[in-house]
Amino acid sequence: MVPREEIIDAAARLFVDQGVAGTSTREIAESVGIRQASLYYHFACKEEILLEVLQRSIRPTVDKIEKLELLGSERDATPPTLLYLLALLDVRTLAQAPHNGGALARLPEVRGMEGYDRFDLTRSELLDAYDRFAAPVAGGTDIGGLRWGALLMQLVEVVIGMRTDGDRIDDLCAAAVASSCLRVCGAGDDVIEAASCAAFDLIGAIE
Amino acid sequence: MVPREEIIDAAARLFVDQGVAGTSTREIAESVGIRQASLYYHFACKEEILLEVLQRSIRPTVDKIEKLELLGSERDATPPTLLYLLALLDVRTLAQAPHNGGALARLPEVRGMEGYDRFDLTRSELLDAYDRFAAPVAGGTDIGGLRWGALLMQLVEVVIGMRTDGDRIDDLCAAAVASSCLRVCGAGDDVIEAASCAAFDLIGAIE
DNA sequence: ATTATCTATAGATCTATAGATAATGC
DNA sequence: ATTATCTATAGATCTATAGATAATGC
Repeated sequence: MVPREEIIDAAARLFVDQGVAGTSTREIAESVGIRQASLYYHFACKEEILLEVLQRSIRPTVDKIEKLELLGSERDATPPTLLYLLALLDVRTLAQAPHNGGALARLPEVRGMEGYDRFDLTRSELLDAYDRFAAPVAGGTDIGGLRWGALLMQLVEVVIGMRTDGDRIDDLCAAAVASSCLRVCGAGDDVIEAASCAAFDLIGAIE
Repeated sequence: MVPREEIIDAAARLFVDQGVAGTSTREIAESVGIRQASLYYHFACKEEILLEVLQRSIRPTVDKIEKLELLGSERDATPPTLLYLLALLDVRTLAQAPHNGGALARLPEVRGMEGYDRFDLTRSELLDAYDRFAAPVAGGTDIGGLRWGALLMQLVEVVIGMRTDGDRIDDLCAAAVASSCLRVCGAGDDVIEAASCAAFDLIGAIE
């Protein structure tokens, strides 16, 4: 692995275990096997390392949104199927993010950070996609000022907690979370079942 | 307000805004109007302040669990009604926790902390209650190794994110979240409607 | 007497920079 | 020549303790 990636990987592990402010640049460096000052050849500052860790927990999902839209317009995937797929891909991304880096996205210290805007923009893209895909499934059902996207992202992020607890995220679990997303939008068992089948048929076209 | 409470309140605000490690004891003290060293008359260490902040985001809910169980055994509240009530009370607790202190419960730096066990025990009580109340609503439906309690707590914690975004949590929103809890367990519109009505009838007996 | 605060500071960090040195590739 | 590392350190913290002083209540 290229040094830059090794640093990001080690930082992810330490940040998630000990917190960002609780992890010194010295720890990151020595975990990689270089000196503390050598980090600054690869990154301008500590926060820049954190931003890279964060990106890895949502970028892969966001990069697949366009392909999902195409499945809707060109291959007649139904709204429930699209939402199911989005949730499924998101669960997988979070499950595969290095050292559960998704756990860092909501940290207070992260939000105040310079350069957070860029990450927040990526996150908003994902939020908007959840909103768009959920709208036709939920119909006009109102949830008291709450956005469907926010509710669904929150739901999917249950896998972050599972990883924190040491649980493995297998396909059965991912499917259960995706189904829960449809169910909370008001989809019935038949719709969920159909969406699930269609999703697993189509998923090969995306990854 | 007694100094101890003032300190906890100021600390909550700062911790949530800047992170725990990103907040110095000096900031907390001066925000209260005393000197940094004077904090140590009220608390043995910084982490002890944090523990108090954390407790305020779940203790009020946990303290009401027993009364909820009684509603089930003595006033024939149905399982969906009990789950609805638990979610509703939990939303309110999180909505009222000083300065959105609930946002701190999942921080990495918090979990490694000495004395975290005590907080985690309280949290487990809540998790178990969600599990118990959800079980009869969900029937035997499996969610791939995931615990119903974990899924529902995650869902309810959407209000933490809302507060972070500056949204107000009114009763309509609380009801929507509680309804979503039932819906994700598989309850139909009729069951949810009945539970909601019963819950708002009974809630006076708890608070 | 007890409770609550203060000043002063020990001791231990931590980040980022400056400038030197080694390794690599043309 | 360029890329990647190193040593050394400036400068700025931060937590917790020691011991003095002020405020409060009997």
